[in-house]
Amino acid sequence: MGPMGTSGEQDSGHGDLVAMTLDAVIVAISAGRPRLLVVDRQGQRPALPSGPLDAEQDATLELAMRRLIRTQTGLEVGYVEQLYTFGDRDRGATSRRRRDISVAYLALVRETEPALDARWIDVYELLPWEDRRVGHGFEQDAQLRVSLENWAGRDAQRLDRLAMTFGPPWDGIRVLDRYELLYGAGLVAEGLPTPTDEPDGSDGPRGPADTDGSATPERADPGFGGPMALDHRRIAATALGRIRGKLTYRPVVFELLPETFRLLDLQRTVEALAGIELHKQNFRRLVERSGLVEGTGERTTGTAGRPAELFRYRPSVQLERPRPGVGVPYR
Amino acid sequence: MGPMGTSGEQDSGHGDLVAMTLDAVIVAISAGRPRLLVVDRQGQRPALPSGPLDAEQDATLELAMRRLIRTQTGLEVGYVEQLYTFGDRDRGATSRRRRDISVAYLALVRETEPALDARWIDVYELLPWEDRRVGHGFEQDAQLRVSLENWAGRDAQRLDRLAMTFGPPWDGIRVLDRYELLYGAGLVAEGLPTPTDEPDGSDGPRGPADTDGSATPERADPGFGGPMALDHRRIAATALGRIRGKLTYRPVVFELLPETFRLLDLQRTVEALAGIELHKQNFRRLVERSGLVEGTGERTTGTAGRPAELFRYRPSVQLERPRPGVGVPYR
DNA sequence: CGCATAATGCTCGCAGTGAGCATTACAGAT
DNA sequence: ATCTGTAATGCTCACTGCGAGCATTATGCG
Repeated sequence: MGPMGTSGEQDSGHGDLVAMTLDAVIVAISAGRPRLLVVDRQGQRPALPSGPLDAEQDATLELAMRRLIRTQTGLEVGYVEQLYTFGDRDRGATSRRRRDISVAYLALVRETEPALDARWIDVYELLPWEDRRVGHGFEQDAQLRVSLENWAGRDAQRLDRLAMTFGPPWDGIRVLDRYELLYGAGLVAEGLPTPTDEPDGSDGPRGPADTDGSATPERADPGFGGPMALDHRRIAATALGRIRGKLTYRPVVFELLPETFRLLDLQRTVEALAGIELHKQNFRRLVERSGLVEGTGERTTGTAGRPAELFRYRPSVQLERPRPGVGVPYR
Repeated sequence: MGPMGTSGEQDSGHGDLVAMTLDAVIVAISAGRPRLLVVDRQGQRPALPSGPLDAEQDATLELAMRRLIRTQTGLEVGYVEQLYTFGDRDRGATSRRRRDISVAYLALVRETEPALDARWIDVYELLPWEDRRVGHGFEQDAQLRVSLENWAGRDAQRLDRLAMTFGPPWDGIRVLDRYELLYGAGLVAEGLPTPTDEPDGSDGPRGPADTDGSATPERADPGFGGPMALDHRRIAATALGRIRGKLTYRPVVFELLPETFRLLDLQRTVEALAGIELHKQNFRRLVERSGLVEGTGERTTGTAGRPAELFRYRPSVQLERPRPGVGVPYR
């Protein structure tokens, strides 16, 4: 309402018009694995729910995203967070002079039945190397290592980059770094043009770099995770990294759990996201002392083993401690 | 080169065309204070360097950003990182059906002479309450508290939100939360429409919420920081929060320091960003044992006090430790 | 009733961290 | 030559948090 100061003349020179797409990474946990909601469009690779921004309809990007999710998947999501904006030339591939910018969002939901024409896929089917839990997909790791060492050869820079991203020590957060390395190395197939050399930027999602140019998507070993449409797998990698980071300082896990849960459920959920296994007793100690949860009086029954107490999230923890979250050790 | 899969037909339906702007938050430290590069456009409020995306010219958003910075400020920045994408309806105020989307980037540079028609301003002039160092701007804090308590009244929700954002304990990271609370409370003046009630979203930058509607920008106390054009102060707040967070797990401080420096310089820089003071001996211990730096043999001379050894950043720390950064205690 | 499966309790040992005390080394003023 | 102010450095001590295990308890089932 207030009369705006000089509006819309800040360099209103040309300013190419661009197409804005919203992409949704919707994550849930089921059967101890993180899942991602994808849609299949006539014979194409699985894609994230996405659509154009309707500027007239929605006052904010977040509202537009919620509506998009509702429309395409039937889901009413609670937690939503902006992830990243992707705008490289090689991604949209619409026309020459128009750019396809995508703003990706992350949404967390409780397990639900597959909605509309969407379906859940295992996040670690896309990024198998991210699951370091024994017996979960860690098996082909050796194979991956070989391919990576092959790629690096004696190149000091490559070896350093390899060491930084794939450890040791393993840093669960660096999902995107690892994906981009693999992409640049031509080890993951994607519906995008061949990676080419680029003046290396810095942190954050960006185009592939550091490649000898001989890599082709065809060379990618299908064992290294399933491809998605466009750069959606990159977006998924960004999302997983973000979740893992946020886990440790914000109570986001509870968005994925039912109202009440056993501490073991909480642990399994964290493990699924972090991709590592945790020491049970220490995890309990940590969680119980953190004030993140409070016991309901109830106990489970019918399951194997000694009955467990049911807990619930305790929101007021946010008033007591800065950055309340479940600590995931990096090492 | 590889034949593209089905390109550009993903929902190419309508998809409003939107104007894409790039905004740059360029930060440096000088005289123990974080500074921000702004440009003054004919009698308007100070603004971030910004401009339209030239889709034809630049292959990636990051490259476009670098060029924009070069053009507008003459600076060649090193570290650049995408910050957030702002797209609320009330921000651009260009026309009714076209949306002005802004992708904001954060850049870190070493202290430089003011370039072209840009100038440095003190970040804590924009966000005075963020500087908790004694004798740095913390003085008017009492006044702010009063205004905030006034705003909250007996409203439990408001009191909770106040407690969560302004502590105790103080969480340096929550810069944006605090700004948004103040904005919603009508305590900071801005070149934007009056805050109105909105269905509350969740985390992350978004439109103001939680207001009784009686707030007007006019009510804002000019003592609570200087305004900027459009939503640029919000963007600056986002940037400060991001820097503070990243500080603790990535070696970003060194982007702001000269090649060699005393440990005290490092400490002052961290303190300037974190807005708090640190225990000197413990800080040294922490930094020296972290492997983040290595001593050059040289020592300072000419300054007051005992000569200090000069240190330099040690990049290989990234090969040894996950998330290398300077730990800033929250409390 | 014995076994398998979990939930819970508890203990050690060590590595970080918060707070200080004490000492050393220069530049400048007296 | 001394004294004073300002920093750089060394070192201690108490405490807390966390990694790893050992031990015990409580149910469902065959």
